[in-house]
Amino acid sequence: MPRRPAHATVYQAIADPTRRAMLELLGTGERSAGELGAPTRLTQPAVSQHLRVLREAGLVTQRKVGRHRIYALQAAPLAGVADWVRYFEQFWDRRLTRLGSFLDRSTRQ
Amino acid sequence: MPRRPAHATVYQAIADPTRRAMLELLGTGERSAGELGAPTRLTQPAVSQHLRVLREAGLVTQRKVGRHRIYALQAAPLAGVADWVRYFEQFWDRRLTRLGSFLDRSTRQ
DNA sequence: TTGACACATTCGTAATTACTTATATAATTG
DNA sequence: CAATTATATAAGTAATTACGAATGTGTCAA
Repeated sequence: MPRRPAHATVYQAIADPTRRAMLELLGTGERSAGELGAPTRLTQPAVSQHLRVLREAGLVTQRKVGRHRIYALQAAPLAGVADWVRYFEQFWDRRLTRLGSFLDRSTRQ
Repeated sequence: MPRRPAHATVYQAIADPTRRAMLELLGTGERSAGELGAPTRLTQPAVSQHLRVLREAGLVTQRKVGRHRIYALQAAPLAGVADWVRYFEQFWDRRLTRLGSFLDRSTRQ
C-alpha cells in the first residue's frame, strides 16, 4: 500500500518557508519566476521546482509574457487551511474568552 | 551549510494528515496515546512518533495517568499559522467583496 | 513477583524532498 | 541566423521522513 498520494497538498506546499515567502511576495502583486527567486540564494532550477510545487497545489498560476513566466497568486486553496485552523481558534482564545465572561459578570454586579 | 533547522515547525507538523486528524480529535477533549492511534492503521510506534512531532511543535502536552499518557491540545502555536493564512484572505475574498460592492451600488440606485 | 499493559525509543529501510549540475526550449536581440 | 536571456525539465545525491520490527520502561493486577 502506497503511503500517500504522491502529489502536493496545500499543507505540504506551505510547509516550506521558501514557498511561503514566495506566496507572500505574490501577495504584493504578480512576479516573474526570476523575481520570485531573487530574494533566495537558490539556483534557478531550485526556484523553478518550488514554483512547480505551488502550481501543483493550485496556489499559483502562470502565464507567458515574452520570455518571462509571470506568476500570480491563487489564494483560494488556502481557504481550506484557514477553515481548518479557525476551528482551533476557540482553544487558544479560551483564556481570553473566560476573562471576557468574568468581566461581563463582574461589571453586571 | 545545513539546509534547514532540524526541528519540526508547526507548519511541518500539520503537513501530515494523520497528525491533523490527531489534533482534530484532541479538539474534542483529551485522549490517551492509544485512543489517538486507534482510528489509524498504524503500528503503536508510528503513532508514538507522530505524537512526538506534535509535542516538539508545541501543539500537544502530555501527562502521565497510571500507565496512560494523556495528551492535551495546545492550540496556541496555530495562531501564527492563522495569522499567516488570514493575510491571504483578502485575495480569495476579493471576488465576493467586489460582488458586495456591486450589490451595494445597485441597491442604492 | 510475575505477567500483561501502555506507552516510548532505537534501529533499519524505503519513499520523499530539497537541492545541484547539466541540458533542453522558447523568445529576444544583434 | 547566432548569441543571450528566461525559464523548465532531467538526472543524480544527500538529508529527511514515515514507517515497521525489536526492545526498553514504568505501572497495574493477580
